[in-house]
Amino acid sequence: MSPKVKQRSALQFDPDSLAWIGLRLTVVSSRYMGPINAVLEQNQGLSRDDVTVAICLSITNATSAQEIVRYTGRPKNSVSRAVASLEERGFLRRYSDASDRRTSKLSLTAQGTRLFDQITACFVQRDSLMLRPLSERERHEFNRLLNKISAPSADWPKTGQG
Amino acid sequence: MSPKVKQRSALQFDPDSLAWIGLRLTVVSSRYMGPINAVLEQNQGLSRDDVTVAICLSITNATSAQEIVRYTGRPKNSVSRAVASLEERGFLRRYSDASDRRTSKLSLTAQGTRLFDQITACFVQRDSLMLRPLSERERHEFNRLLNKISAPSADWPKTGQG
DNA sequence: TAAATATGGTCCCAAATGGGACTAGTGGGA
DNA sequence: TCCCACTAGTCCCATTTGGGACCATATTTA
Repeated sequence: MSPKVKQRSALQFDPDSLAWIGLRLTVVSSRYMGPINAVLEQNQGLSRDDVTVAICLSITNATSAQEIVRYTGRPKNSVSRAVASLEERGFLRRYSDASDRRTSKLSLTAQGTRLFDQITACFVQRDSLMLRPLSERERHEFNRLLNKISAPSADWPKTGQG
Repeated sequence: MSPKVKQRSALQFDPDSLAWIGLRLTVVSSRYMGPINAVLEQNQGLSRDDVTVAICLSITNATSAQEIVRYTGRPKNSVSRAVASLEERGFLRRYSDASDRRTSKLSLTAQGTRLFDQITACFVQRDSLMLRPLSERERHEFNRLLNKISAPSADWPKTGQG
């Protein structure tokens, strides 16, 4: 009917209500990430997990596939695949760990670091888009509250009612 | 090394920094949604898109598959599949639209509404977990800022640098 | 030190996913 | 009225995904 709907989301409830807050968060998240994944797939041939692994090795202190699994919650075979794919293309190297021969120490190569810089640029651009509607003060408040939510989220139960 | 790491996320930067804010949002979102999808899959045999469609028909004014596509950003074949699967199990009905015979008007059956109530219960439970670390005041502030971010997110560009 | 158990990582394969071709139907000219 | 361009929805099928079996190594127990 309406040629250009202004009220795009048109949710049928009061905007001050906390209802569906998690769902709304998820919608924002997928609108945020979708294009990042698309563009990195397109331009660099990186899968979602390739990106995850590259970031995880750069901004956390993870040094093994297993640690990446724990940090990111991705399945271990997906992480394994991503590590193999990044290695194959020269973005990371595996060093066998003398103290535990089951595992490999992972680290990005110089090329991998450059890749990470490009990944970072995508996120930075997207962050600025996301934060645009907020004042400087609001940005920091949102960040603070997000961190407060985020910190315990690793321990949220993995099951619930259904 | 450490048997039970307390500082789970261990990001290597200042927590007041806005850096990686979108990524952190995404991590929260996936920790939020993961178990919801798992439990609804397990207990009700619902796919991610089945859930999306049931919610969309309940809390937006979407009445056709195409509208669901626009609201949710999911690919149209996935929506089509979910609609078929919900119909097959008696959760929704298709009414042919006399004014446009390409499309069907969709609506949940009574059974579909009961299903939606169960879906809602999952989300409510998960919301309360998510909001637990915030005071009442902070919850409303977070909600307000999230809405401020969320409103323009439908118009975020679908491409970017890479 | 020989089981028994646990853990890191890879592989196999069934299932989910989504791009794009395709069908059916609509609407706007000339 | 007959095109022709466009839209809603479905189908096909190549690719991606992730659970779980599996192998090698570590660690615990007896």
